[in-house]
Amino acid sequence: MKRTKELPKISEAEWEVMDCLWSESPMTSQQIIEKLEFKDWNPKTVKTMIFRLEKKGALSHDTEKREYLYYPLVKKESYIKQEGNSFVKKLFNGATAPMVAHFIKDQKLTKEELQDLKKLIDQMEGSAK
Amino acid sequence: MKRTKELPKISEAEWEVMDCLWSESPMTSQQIIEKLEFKDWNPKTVKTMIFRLEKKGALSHDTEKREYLYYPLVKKESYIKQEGNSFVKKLFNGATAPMVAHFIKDQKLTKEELQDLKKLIDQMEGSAK
DNA sequence: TAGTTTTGATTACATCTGTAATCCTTCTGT
DNA sequence: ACAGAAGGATTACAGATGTAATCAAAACTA
Repeated sequence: MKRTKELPKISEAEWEVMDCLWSESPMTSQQIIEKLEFKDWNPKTVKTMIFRLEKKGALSHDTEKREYLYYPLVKKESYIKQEGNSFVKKLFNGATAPMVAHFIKDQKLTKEELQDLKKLIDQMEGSAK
Repeated sequence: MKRTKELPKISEAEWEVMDCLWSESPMTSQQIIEKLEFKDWNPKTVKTMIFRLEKKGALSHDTEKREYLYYPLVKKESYIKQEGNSFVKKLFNGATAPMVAHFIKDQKLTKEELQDLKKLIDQMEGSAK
């Protein structure tokens, strides 16, 4: 059964660390730091994020060597669901259709993407109310 | 020219106040407080939000009577654009198509909405690359 | 082996947020 | 005219967040 075990709150900065681990794990703190080089963060800052994330149960580690190997305990999927919902709720009063329309009108999709979306919609129409 | 004048950062709680004013303005603080009754906030709390929002330039007021008449200085549209972008960036690496697909697959759209979206896509295909 | 470096653990501190309380003026009712 | 209410301005305070610095223990190095 789809248990919605309270997801730990992840701040923006913490998110960057999680995103690293979601794209590849396990990783050492050093690897995470390198992967986040583009953020121009002090390594200590990244360590703090790791520490807080572990404390709130978003990630954990294996202790084989002195260097820990970190890995995520929560799935990115869950956050996409959660944040997607609150996004629609906040900006479109919970109405998904206008929200989707907004992005379609945003001129950022190519002809091909638009066609693929149409195909997807066709498929969905079967199971829709 | 579409000047993107730095939008003031609006917190979640402050957003509720702005959302009131976006749906109807001008309003007195009293009216805002009543409209936010469902939030169960102390009136003082709402006043603080108004104060902070005014300080950061998100709203202003007319001083006809002792009671001020508040109105927004920034448009909700701007925030929809801004938050929409950061949402896509954060959760879908900036790729709009997968994001739209996610919501279409979310089973929350009715047959009619799906059809309308298809029509919209047809229209957009003309100007798309 | 003693000093230095590295890694994780803990502590620090300013700002932002949520959530009010307090202060200072005007109205308002008596 | 005066006491209390109502409205805005300012202040308060704890927890979250960004951004590190410091501390302690293990590992490496001269």
